[in-house]
Amino acid sequence: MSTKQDNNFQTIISHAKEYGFVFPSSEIYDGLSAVYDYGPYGSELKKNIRNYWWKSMTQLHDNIVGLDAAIFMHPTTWKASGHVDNFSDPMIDNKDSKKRYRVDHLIEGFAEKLESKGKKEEADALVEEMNQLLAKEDFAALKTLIETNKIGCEVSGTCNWTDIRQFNLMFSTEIGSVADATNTLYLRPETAQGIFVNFLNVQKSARMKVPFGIAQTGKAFRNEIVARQFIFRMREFEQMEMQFFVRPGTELDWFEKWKEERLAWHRSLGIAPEKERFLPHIKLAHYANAAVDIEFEFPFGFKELEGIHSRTDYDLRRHQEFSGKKMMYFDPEINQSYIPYVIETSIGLDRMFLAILSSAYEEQELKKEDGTSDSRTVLHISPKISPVKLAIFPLTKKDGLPEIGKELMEDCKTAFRCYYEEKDAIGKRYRRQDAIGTPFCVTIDHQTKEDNTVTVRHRDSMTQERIPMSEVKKMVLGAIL
RNA sequence: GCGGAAGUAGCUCAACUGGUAGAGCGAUAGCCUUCCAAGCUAUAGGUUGCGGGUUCGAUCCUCGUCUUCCGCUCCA
Repeated sequence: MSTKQDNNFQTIISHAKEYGFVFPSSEIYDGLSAVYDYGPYGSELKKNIRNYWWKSMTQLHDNIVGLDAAIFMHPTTWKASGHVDNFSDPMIDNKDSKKRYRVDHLIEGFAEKLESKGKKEEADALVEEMNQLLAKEDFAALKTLIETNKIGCEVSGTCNWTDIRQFNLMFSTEIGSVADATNTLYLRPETAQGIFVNFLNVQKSARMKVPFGIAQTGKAFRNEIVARQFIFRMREFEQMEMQFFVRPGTELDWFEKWKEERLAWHRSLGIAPEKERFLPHIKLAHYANAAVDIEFEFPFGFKELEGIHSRTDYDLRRHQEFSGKKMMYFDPEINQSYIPYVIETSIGLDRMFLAILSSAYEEQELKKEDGTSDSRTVLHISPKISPVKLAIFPLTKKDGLPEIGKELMEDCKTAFRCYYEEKDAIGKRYRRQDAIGTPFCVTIDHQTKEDNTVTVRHRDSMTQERIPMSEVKKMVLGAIL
């Protein structure tokens, strides 16, 4: 069963490459692991998903405004957010069992054993020494600490360890012309902090009143230890995040509201209900008091697509501490100042892209009238986000049909993405559009010259209908809005 | 990072397992003018992942390396 799923996944990856959706990055140089580029149709689809999200957040909610914060941020941002401490875990491997451990977990686990044996003082001293060495990032001494205490692997029982290596999940770079340690910057590992540090700017400049939200889309970067599964887990990826600021005490109501609203958004793009599910977090992150994932059934199983977290006032409070600036909001209704609580909705644009692609992909077997069978590959992408909305085909290259087609093209292309094609048999042209998910094809034939009607061919049903050429634009606009 | 498998045209594969690489599909141009792929003609496209070795000669044997896939491992 899993083999079949894997094959299906490989097929989708191949299809994505062959039809210009997703290419491996730097492919002529053998590629760059866990980085991908979006091709002609992929970049259209990705932009369409992003725009659809953006519109649903900002245009359709009076109380949500947008932000486009920079990828570079002041280094203290990441100390305040906890990323510097929580995302640079020293790791060590046991050479015999091949098991990998976080160094702090390994030593703390050993300390707990000591404590249960009644050697509490010894355990405390060990942890204390570990913390000092961790702070100094003295990995050689940490390894020595493990070896002198004969801390073994639980699986192999041996003390045969590799050197300690740091797995920093943030990418760093330098700013300025002088190479100096104080000029080290990180590429943001999430977009959310750009929203938090701009909380007061946005609230004041756009005259927002709690409850209100700030939406942002943008690139984020994480140095994943193992990055695989196509565009599901990439080192450079794009997030679509919205932080919703609420009065403390009301956050769980808002959490429920956003859960439902986000699920409805997924439905509106045609994702089948059985392909998605909520997964509540049992073990909550240090900053959250409620959290749920929307999981999508990718070809390799149910995986996180979107996260909805009640983040309390953790982030704003931390930024208040580190910056010394008040992150307070005065609420006239209750005549009080407070640090707002935050409900976060965070969805991976690339993951949504993959969810759309994998739920849209279908290979159909068709029975023809003469009894022979036929097949087609079709992407059932919602017209709202499909890369191309309308394909225009003159039935033949002669008799003035191309001229009529080009006229229609000129009329429609300012409103939405169109594709004109006069080469090959009509059926072949339909199939090519099916493969990239174009919802509508219109064909201009000889009858068009007489009564100005065209044939509309629908992608999913493959049915055809005859409508006035003057209605084509209106029909497509009706389907994509 | 460890273990296993695989890299030949854009794709799917072939080349009597040592004798200097072919086909189908696809693409492009033209013919045909036909409302659901696979009609005709022509053209383009490969230092066989890369680098060494053995050999008169390597897609094939050998070593290294890179990449991808599968499994394990890690994952706020």
